[in-house]
Amino acid sequence: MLHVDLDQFIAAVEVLRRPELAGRPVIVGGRGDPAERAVVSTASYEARAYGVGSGMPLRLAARKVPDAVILPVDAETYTAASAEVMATLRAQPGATVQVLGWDEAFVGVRTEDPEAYARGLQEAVLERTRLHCSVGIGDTLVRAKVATGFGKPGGVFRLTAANWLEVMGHRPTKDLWGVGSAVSRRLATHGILTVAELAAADPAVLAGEFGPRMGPWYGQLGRGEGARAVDDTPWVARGHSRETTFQQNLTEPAQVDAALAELVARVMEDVAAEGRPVISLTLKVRYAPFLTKTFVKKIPETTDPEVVLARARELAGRMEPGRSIRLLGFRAEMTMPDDAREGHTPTRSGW
DNA sequence: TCTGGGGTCCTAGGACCC
DNA sequence: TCTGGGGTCCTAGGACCC
Repeated sequence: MLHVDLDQFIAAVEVLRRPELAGRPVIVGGRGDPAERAVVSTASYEARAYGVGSGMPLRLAARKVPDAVILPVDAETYTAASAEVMATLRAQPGATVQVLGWDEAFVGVRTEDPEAYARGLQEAVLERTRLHCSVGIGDTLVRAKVATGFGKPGGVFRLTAANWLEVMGHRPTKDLWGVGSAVSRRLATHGILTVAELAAADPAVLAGEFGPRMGPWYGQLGRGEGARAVDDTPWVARGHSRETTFQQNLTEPAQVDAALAELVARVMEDVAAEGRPVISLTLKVRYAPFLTKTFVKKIPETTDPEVVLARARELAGRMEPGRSIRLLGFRAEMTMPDDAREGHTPTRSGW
């Protein structure tokens, strides 16, 4: 199978409608104001050369790149561009497409010459959307996904059982898709630093450290194993959420209640569009400076926003009074169709 | 350098029941 | 009087991804 990843997608879309930005360091994030609390969504390769990357505070990024062009996030435009790209992928002969986000997808296909297929796909995407992409080829989803990183920018790379350890074995476990800094740290306490060491690790040790599901899963990851089939069944959302980081921390109870009501209303718009009842609520609060608490409550099935708001206010009653609040988040979980819950291994959307 | 927003899934521990 | 073991449900928190 193939994994397709658009190169610097958001920055590239912005440059397409502002050609004069080509070759300049472009940073997209928040409302485009580096004085605000926000982070970088995407930086162009020119900006990355200064050490700017996704997730970095916008303020810091602006300081690193004095002559950067800083733009606000325009989700509608990216969604439209993404839809064009995905339509192009689906139009490829024999392609099964599993979308992973705005700018990436798995493409399942049977072909004698995957590299040629990948090149054809890149040309089709470029012709229809003027966007460049990199393609990974693999005999598992994990290997295809990891392979893409070696193809960037604009290239094609193949990772299979034959060259997995040769290419990945000496690299740190954090380079794996699904191993972050916390897990790599815990692995290190068992002397597991590299992908090869993880691949050969004692399953009992992994299960003891990470539990009966995640333990074996990390071992598989080290070997590049896992699902081999691209699944194009439409995604069913488990829930919807909204959160806001306030430019000034909230201190007044009335402010907090108004912010909560606003979040609930926005979430319930999304829920109404799904047409399934709500069964569980989560309230997330970040007290200044950075202490995050979550409060969860199962509720009787309802589609009524008024009922949900009343329940949300009950949850808000659990917050500590008198603390200033930096962030408020609200999530509603919905009932799932019976057939959509089955068969879930620790393979979130597409692993 | 002071850390967004929208998602998913797993694990641990306590409550409760038999 | 003190105490077992298993099962399920719920809540809180952690981790990861784009």
